[in-house]
Amino acid sequence: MRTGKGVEWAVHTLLNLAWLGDGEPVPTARLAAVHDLSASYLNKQLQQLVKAGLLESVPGARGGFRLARPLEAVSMLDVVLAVEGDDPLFRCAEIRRCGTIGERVPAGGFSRPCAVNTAMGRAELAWRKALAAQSLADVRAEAEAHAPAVGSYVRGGFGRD
Amino acid sequence: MRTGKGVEWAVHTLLNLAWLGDGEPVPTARLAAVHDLSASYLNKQLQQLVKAGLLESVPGARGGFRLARPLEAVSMLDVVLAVEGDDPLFRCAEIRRCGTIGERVPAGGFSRPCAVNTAMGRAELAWRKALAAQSLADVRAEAEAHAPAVGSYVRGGFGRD
DNA sequence: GCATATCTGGATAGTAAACATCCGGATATG
DNA sequence: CATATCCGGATGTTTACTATCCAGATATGC
Ligand code: SF4
Ligand code: SF4
Repeated sequence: MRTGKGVEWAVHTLLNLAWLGDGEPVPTARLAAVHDLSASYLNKQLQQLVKAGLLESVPGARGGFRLARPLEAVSMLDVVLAVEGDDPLFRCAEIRRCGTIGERVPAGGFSRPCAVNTAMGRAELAWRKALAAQSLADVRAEAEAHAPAVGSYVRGGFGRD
Repeated sequence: MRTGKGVEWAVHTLLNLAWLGDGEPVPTARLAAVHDLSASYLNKQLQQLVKAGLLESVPGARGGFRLARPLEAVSMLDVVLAVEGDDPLFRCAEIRRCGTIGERVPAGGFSRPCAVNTAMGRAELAWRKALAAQSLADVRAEAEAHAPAVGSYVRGGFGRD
C-alpha cells in the first residue's frame, strides 16, 4: 500500500516548470531528461495533470507543457488526486455482503452507513486535508530553505543540484 | 493506491472474536467460514495480528485465536499497521538522486530533509493520528447503533446479519 | 505544401505486488 | 497414537503498476 512514483514525478516536474519561470511550453522529452525518466510514461502522467487542470498542453512543434496556474494555487492533494485518481484509500470488499450490492442509495446518503468505512473515511479525510493544506509553493519554499541553489537545474540539463 | 483487503478481513475478524465474548480460542477455519474467506490466506493475516500483539494463538487441537486485549485497547492504526506493515505511504524513488543513496544519516535525523517527503509525511501523520484516535470498540459501537442485531452471527454459522 | 516536432490516446508488453493455495513440521488434545 | 490446529516456507494465480510503441492530430517554419 503505497503511492505510485507518478506522484513524485509530477511534483518534481511541476516544480521544474515553475523554476523555469517563463511561460514557454516545455516538451516531455526535456522534462523527462532532467531526471532520466521514461518520456513516454511521463507523458501519460502529464496528460493526467492536464485533465486535472494543473497543466496546459501546447501541441505541435515548439509545443509542450506549461503550468496552468501558479504553484500557490496547486496543493499536494491536487497533484495526488490528478495522478492517482480519487478512489478511496480503503475500499470495502463486501466480505459481509452487507453492502446490499446493486441497491441504489438515494444519491448522496447511505441508508446503512458502515462503521468500518466511516472510520477509514475519517482517516482519509484527515490525510486529504493535510495534503490540501500544503501548496507546491510551500514545498518549493521549504526546499529552497535547505538548498538555495536548487533552481535552474533544468536549464543546465542534467545538473545534480 | 489502496489498502489491501487484509485490513477489512482483520477488522471483521477481530470484531467477530469480540462478539463471541468468551475467551475460547477460535480456529481459522471457523473465522474464515463466517465470511466465506480463504482459510489459508486469512491465517496469514491472523499471524500478522499475533506478531503485532493483537491476537493470541493457541496451537494444537481445540486451539485457535483469541483477542490479546480488549477492543478498547486496539486502534484502527494498530490493525492497519499489523496487516499492511508500517512502510510510509509515500516512498521517494530518488529521481533526483539527491537522497545520497548509501549515505547513512546519524540515526534519527536527516542531514538534508526533503521537502516533498516531509510534506507527504505530514499528511500521513494526520492519517495515522486519525486512525489511532478510533478504537475497534468505537467502530463496534457505531456499527451497533445502526444494526443492533449484528452480534452473534458467528455462532449461527453463516448468518447474513 | 511539406517536413518536422510535438501532444493524444489506445494497444501492447514487462514487472512488481497482492492474493491465494499447498504442504511438511511443530504443538496440543484426548 | 490419531486428530486438530497453528506455523511458515514454497509455489502458483491474479491484479495493478510501470513502460513501450504506434497511428493520428496539431502546430511551426521553410
Ligand atoms: S461491514 Fe462495512 S466494511 Fe464490512 S463488508 Fe459491510 S460494508 Fe464492507
Ligand atoms: S527531492 Fe525528495 S522526493 Fe525528490 S528525489 Fe530528492 S529525496 Fe526524493
